[in-house]
Amino acid sequence: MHLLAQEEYGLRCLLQVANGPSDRPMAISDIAEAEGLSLEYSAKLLRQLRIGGLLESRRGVSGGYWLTRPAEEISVWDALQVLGGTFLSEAFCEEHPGQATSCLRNSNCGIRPMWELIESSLRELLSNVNIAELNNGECCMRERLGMPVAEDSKHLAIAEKS
Amino acid sequence: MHLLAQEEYGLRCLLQVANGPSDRPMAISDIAEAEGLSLEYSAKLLRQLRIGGLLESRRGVSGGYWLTRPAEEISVWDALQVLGGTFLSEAFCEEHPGQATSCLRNSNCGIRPMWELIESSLRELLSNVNIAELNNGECCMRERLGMPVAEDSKHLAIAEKS
DNA sequence: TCTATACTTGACTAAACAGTATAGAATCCT
DNA sequence: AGGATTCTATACTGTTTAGTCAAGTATAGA
Repeated sequence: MHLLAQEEYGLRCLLQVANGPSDRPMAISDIAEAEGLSLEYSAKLLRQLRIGGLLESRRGVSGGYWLTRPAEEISVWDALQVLGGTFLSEAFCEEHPGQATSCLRNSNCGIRPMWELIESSLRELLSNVNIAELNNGECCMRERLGMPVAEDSKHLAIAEKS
Repeated sequence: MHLLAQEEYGLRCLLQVANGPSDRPMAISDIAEAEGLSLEYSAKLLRQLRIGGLLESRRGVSGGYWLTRPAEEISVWDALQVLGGTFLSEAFCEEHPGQATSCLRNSNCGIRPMWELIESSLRELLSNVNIAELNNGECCMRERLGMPVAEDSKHLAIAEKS
């Protein structure tokens, strides 16, 4: 139950495109530089986002990437579906039979409802955050998400220790 | 953002121990058989749960595993901490600097609050479910979690298609 | 058409996860 | 003490993820 690197970095690349110029494509090199990633890795992630239908691209001089629809209409859920697949695959039970031919818990599994609840909670939460909002900065996002804004952030707390 | 196999299977092994006889240890072979897992894999997962402090064990004839505290006092969050680590590591930002020496978003990251919200939502939800409940079966858990009980379960919906 | 630019594709290496195999050590019973 | 039982510890193989590399192709402009 880890956040994948490509979910983090892929989302960051997508945010760069969303935040880029609206009249022309944004080049991979600019995106990579802005996020401190290698050009090659950014290219890989951007390609994945293109294949997933969130971006379009053009090659050649003044080529680059742009969004297929307005940033306000792309949810974080959409992005993570493309970048990391689902938390709980539809075939999860079929994929975890252990050594049996089908999962022995199939008929009465107390765990399954819990995974499903998590999945639906994540969907609920992330479907309602769009990538335009994420570009508005940390304080805006904290406020938007109903989180405490100042000292008690986990990150700041760590920084204070040192 | 996947559920790890060891989180699913490890939790299942833990549930078997919780559901086992209270007057004597439960053998790996019984646990493995009950969940349809290989003895070796079960042993690996149970060992991890022991090292994580949720189980104790004894070797030899009539040896096996037992809980270190009552099942009602072991939350799913506790189990997943041992089995899968955290969703969002405390060092997450430090671990994702890309090619830079430290993450370029460090001072103002719109994404971080969102990951933190997910982490705390998961903790909130999973800390309040204990492993004794999970052994009460699917219908009980659905009711317990405020989920629809019958036809509109994802799993049943899939089954009905075929 | 030639060329520089910038994305595309597939292959490749290293690390983490999934699951298996095996020799070893502790416990109980006789 | 001896031996069967059952957990322990480490190593090993295959698959997925992380990230890099290099050769190729499309585009714009001269």
